[in-house]
Amino acid sequence: MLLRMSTLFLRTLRDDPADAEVPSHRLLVRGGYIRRVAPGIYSWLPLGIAVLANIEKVVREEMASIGSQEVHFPALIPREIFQASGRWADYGDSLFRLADRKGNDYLLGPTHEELFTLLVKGEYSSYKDYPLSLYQIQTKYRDEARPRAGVLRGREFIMKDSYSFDLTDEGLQQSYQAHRDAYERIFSRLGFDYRIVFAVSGAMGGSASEEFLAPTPSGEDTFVQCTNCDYAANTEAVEIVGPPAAEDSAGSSQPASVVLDTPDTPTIATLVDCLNGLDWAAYGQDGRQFAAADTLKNVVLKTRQPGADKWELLVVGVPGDREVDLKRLAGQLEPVEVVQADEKDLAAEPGLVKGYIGPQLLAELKVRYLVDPLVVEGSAWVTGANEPGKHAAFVVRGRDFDPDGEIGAVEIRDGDRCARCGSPLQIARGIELGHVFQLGRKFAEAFGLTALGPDGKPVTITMGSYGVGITRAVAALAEQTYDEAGLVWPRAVAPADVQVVPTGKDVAAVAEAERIAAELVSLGVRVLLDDRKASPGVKFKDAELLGVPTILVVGRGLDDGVVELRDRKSGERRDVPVGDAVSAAHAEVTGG
RNA sequence: CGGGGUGUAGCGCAGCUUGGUAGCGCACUCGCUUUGGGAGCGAGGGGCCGCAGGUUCAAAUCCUGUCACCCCGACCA
Repeated sequence: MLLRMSTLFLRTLRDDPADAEVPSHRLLVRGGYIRRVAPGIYSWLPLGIAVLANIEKVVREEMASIGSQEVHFPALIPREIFQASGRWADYGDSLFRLADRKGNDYLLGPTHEELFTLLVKGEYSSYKDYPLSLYQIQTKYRDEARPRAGVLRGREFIMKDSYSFDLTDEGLQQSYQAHRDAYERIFSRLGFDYRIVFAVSGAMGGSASEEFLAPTPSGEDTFVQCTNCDYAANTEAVEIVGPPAAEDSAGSSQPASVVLDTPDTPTIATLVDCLNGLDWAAYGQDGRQFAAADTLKNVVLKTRQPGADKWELLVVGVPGDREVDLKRLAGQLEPVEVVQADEKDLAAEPGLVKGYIGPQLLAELKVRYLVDPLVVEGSAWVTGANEPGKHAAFVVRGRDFDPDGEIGAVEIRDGDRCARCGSPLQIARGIELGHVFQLGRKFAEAFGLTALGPDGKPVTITMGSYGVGITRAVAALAEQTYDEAGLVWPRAVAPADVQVVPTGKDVAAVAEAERIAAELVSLGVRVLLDDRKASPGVKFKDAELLGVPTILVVGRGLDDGVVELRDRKSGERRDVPVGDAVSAAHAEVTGG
């Protein structure tokens, strides 16, 4: 393959686009890979298409290697299909909806579980047909509340999604493992630095669920890794351990709880200041100093059962130096919805005094109360006294209040302790490249996907669901590999193997570059030839911006019978005799 | 949904305070020179100044409304 820059549909930009913040967005636009059309919607230009095609090729090969077969569904889907699964309503504003000329409702598919399931249901009916794995590479549409970072979170994006269909749980395990292995090969081949982390299983329920994350500061997902063992998890799914339970779990060594006047202390910071101004001698704790971590903060939320109209209040108790992580809570409460309660909700329950809520009364008020595991049995706290301007001290869990249960609610911090081995966890950001999870039978049950077993009885199929963000992978790779000068593609995805750059006005250089390019092409090397009439500076800058892994400069060295071979990633340059140029470049490409 | 910001040529920006022929850099076209780190000189093409209404002899500029887009936050009790 020979691409000539003189005719390539490409215009590089000298300035960063004003709306681009993250490096991948900036560089993909500057390098002429993508152009913005609307928020979260991008056009792909020839170089971008080349990168996409390379990624898809790797994905197809690895899907084939586990026996998954490619299909292709429409993006335009009639409403009835999504209504059957309940997602016409559940998806809410994230769904692109439209109507045809007759007024029938359609949607642009945000994902294709329904169509996969229905297709299989329509074709297969015997246990002899299974197991089965199907996949597609398809454009998805999600009307994101806030698209960002170019192609990292778009409203239109390409995704490889696949599903496994098995008769048994063991079969699902095997299908899941096969996909997981295939994903490891895919991301390794593409040149990613990635981590596999535990994840929440998402809207469809199900059990085992793991994400493939590319660690990078621009990532939208936060995950933790244990500094000691191999535990890693998305913060939405992470489990941490609290301090060991107090030996005195009845709290008998603590002073009896006492209500204090703490005027104008609606926030934790003002409360701590106030506490430290009080005299604690009377309680046998002379000179006692308090910190935010000694207070118990009670956050009012509300939950709603799926399909229900009514919201119910839920109060969650966490140490005062911690924030509540709503996403993490939502992951555990799934499919129950959870959101923060507003002023109106609080007003509806007069027992809850904003800013001074304590757990002592909650049982009486019949408000459900859960605490984070950091609030251990027997621990003593300063918390609200359920009266304006008053707090209570020495409030002991197990003595003065009993929560209805525990739930991991706090925002995870660097240094929190691993639930497996107790070692400190490290926190980092990453981009979700892929997700594998065991869907189970919920979906098949909803659509009646069964197979007739050998005994003549129907068996409900169990499914696995697996996704790879193709367009996102382009941006994620750019994020992980770029440098000051521009993009630096790993070989497997680069739009070309070698960029041949003739410089100078000497026609001999151009002729020599043409010859070398032609010979490389004949060896199967993909060559980008900069045959433009531009100055050397322009050509060098563009070559570095575009990120082709090997750059071959044919110019002034020709007088001495050499050309210059540059490695884009390391910046290493070396002269090679003209006669060896082709073999040297070829060796770079093949890794020889 | 809340907060902040921006809409002027394909891209990046100035002009707006104090109304008076719409500008600069890059990119693009032509000519000459130049060719190892985003060349120089000269001559050009390209604009609904987001949209609508108002004030005015006159609006990119002032007023009102509206739309779009970008960034941050979707929690601090």
